[in-house]
Amino acid sequence: MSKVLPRPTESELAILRVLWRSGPCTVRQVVEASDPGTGYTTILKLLQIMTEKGLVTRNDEARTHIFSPAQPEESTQRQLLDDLLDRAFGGSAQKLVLQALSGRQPSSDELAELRHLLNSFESQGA
Amino acid sequence: MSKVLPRPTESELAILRVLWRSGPCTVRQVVEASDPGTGYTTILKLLQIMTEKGLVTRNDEARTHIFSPAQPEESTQRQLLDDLLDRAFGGSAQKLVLQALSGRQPSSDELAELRHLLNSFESQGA
DNA sequence: CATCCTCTACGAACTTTTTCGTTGATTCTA
DNA sequence: TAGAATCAACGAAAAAGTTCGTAGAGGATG
Repeated sequence: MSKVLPRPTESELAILRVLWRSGPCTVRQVVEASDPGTGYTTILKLLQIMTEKGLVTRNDEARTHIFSPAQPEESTQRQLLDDLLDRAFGGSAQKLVLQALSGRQPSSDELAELRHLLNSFESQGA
Repeated sequence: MSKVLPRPTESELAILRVLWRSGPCTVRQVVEASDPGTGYTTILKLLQIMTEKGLVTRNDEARTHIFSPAQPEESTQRQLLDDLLDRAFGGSAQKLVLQALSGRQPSSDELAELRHLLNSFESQGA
């Protein structure tokens, strides 16, 4: 059983995004991939906190530690989405999706993908 | 020209949700509609801050002030969604929508609504 | 081996957000 | 009209999140 992780803060999410994109990283690698102007110890500290929270795992066999995301990107996206759904959309996924789509222009590939998804719902749901 | 409002914090959003649901409210009405255990002055203070930020407007003609949301619910939902899109989904609305739909079972009414939206996109987009 | 560089750890300063006690004014009520 | 209830304002404490300086350990280099 995987325990429930806390919702990452804004800075923590920025770091997770680096780790998802680049794979396991040293502190320095995260610093280099992050917004320039962010100090080394700042990011180190965040990674320490994130390790305590369980948001990342740390391999400290070597002197230079290596950090990995504890959860796949999709899980965290899902978590943040569910959270926003509750806090801002009263739990209505429908409203959220309509908001997300309205005013944008999906490509025809994307439209096809969405149609496919809707079809699978239709065949599933009696 | 409407100026750009800051993103509401978590507590601020909770208050906005009350105002959207109930319409213009006094402080006491917000307190009663809020999570029990939240003190009166806490909510008053938040409403004062929100007034400064422009998130709500205040009618202070009477002694008991009346607060209204400065923006419609949809605008704020859109803002928060765009924000999450940037911070967690790399700007891909498609990914976000797929995440929001996958693992849920929209009703057939909802499916129809989504299909309708997709159709309108299809006819619009070349 | 002495010096320099890199790394982690720690703690403190600082910022933002949340909570609430106190005050003084206004309104209500007996 | 005196006392009680209600209200907005204010400030400060508390909590959460962010940033960074400093210190000390471990390696690399001359």
